[in-house]
Amino acid sequence: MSRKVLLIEDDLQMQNLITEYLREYDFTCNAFAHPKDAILELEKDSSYSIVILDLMLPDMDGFDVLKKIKNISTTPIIISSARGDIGNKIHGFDLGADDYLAKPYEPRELVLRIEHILKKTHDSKIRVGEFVIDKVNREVVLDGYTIDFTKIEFEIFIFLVENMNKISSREQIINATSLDENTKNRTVDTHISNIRNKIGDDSKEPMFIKSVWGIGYKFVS
Amino acid sequence: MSRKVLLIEDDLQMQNLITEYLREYDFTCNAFAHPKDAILELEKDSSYSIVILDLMLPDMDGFDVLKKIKNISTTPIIISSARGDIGNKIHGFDLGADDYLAKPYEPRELVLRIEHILKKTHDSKIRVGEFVIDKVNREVVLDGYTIDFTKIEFEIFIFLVENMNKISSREQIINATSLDENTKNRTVDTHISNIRNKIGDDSKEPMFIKSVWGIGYKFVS
DNA sequence: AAATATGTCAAGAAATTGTTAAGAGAGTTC
DNA sequence: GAACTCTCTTAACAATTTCTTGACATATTT
Repeated sequence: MSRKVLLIEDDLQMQNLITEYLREYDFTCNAFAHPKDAILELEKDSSYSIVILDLMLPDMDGFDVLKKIKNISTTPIIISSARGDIGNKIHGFDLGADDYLAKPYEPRELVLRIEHILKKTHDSKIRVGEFVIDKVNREVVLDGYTIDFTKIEFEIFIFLVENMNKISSREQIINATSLDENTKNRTVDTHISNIRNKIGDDSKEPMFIKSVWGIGYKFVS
Repeated sequence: MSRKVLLIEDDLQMQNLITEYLREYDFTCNAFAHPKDAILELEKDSSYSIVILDLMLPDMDGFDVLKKIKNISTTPIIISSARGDIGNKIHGFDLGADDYLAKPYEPRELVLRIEHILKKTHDSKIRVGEFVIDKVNREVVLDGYTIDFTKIEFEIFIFLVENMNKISSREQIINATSLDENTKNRTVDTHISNIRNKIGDDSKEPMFIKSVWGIGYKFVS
């Protein structure tokens, strides 16, 4: 699942704080002070997994922004706002936000709510080359066909994909997956062989998983 | 619909504050400092529309209280907790709460979240594939026949449906339902087997609840 | 060519799941 | 309160799937 956050927040200090924090939790965060810019960005790049929208904004009224965003994308939205404002007019999530947070809030809470929404959200698919990978649902699709990986095959495949173009040693693969640490290195080869079979990769002329002689394997883009 | 709130909160000042505030918004609020008393009350009076549970509690561990409440009633639950605690173990709402709030929070925010949950709970009947599910009345209808689920079977079924196409581990299922936390994983399998029988799902070729080997189960649309 | 590394197969080991049935516990009925 | 019913839990067994390994073939390096 991609973990891209679009942050709309005019307080630059806050922007940095949140961006940094989200980065620790493996999110890529692009921040915008002006909603207009954010909306442009969202139109260009539809791969964001979530939008965090601060309601105290200069350019437009916050609710208009919310509506606008909902108009151009289906990305889930979390609203944040100054604590005092809440009493005023927020009709909760009725306007289409998926959740909201009153400032000041703990960054940790933001992460929790993001994770919660992402979990609920269906779209956790990413494209890698010719593959469509849904890490959450453990599904890999190639040319329209779902590949029936076993647990460990899936884990190895994901590990290689996540380290695309980098060489992974057999030891690294064993450690990174739920393979027992005592597992023989050669077992990895067997798994690789099976994976190659399932994705239609010819070991003599592999297009996806290449062997690096004496070192390990790598998934090439 | 009645607007009765059961508040479990040991800080008496907080109790009063919230009770008063909720009264302004037309809620009747009964507050208890000790979860045991609250549970007794909930057993006596099943007309509460929502439970607010503060996790910092003297008598029992908060999560046990949560489980207990889920065991004796179907009332939605909002968890509140000290801000610092959030980072610790709350995995958001996976534990079966419908929402949560970090202290200190604005009473107005509490009201918003209550209203939001009440609205969601209100329109009860939903269609999922060939099923018609009435969460409020705990009824599942398939092809015109009402399926006679037991309490836990129903909870597991609902949980899987609400996480449609996503894999749920046995642990998650145990946590999200009123199953005791010490329940063995294999017990879940037995329940799944029984559920499959009742909905006419063949475990070898399941149309609804698929097993994900080594991971868990998922309801497929 | 010798030494080392990788590809693959198939057998057996190990782990996971499906299912049944027995027992515990709670609640009901008589 | 005894008998009964219902639900939940668990162990046990069977069926199934997956994982591991050694063996042998093939490939690469020196």
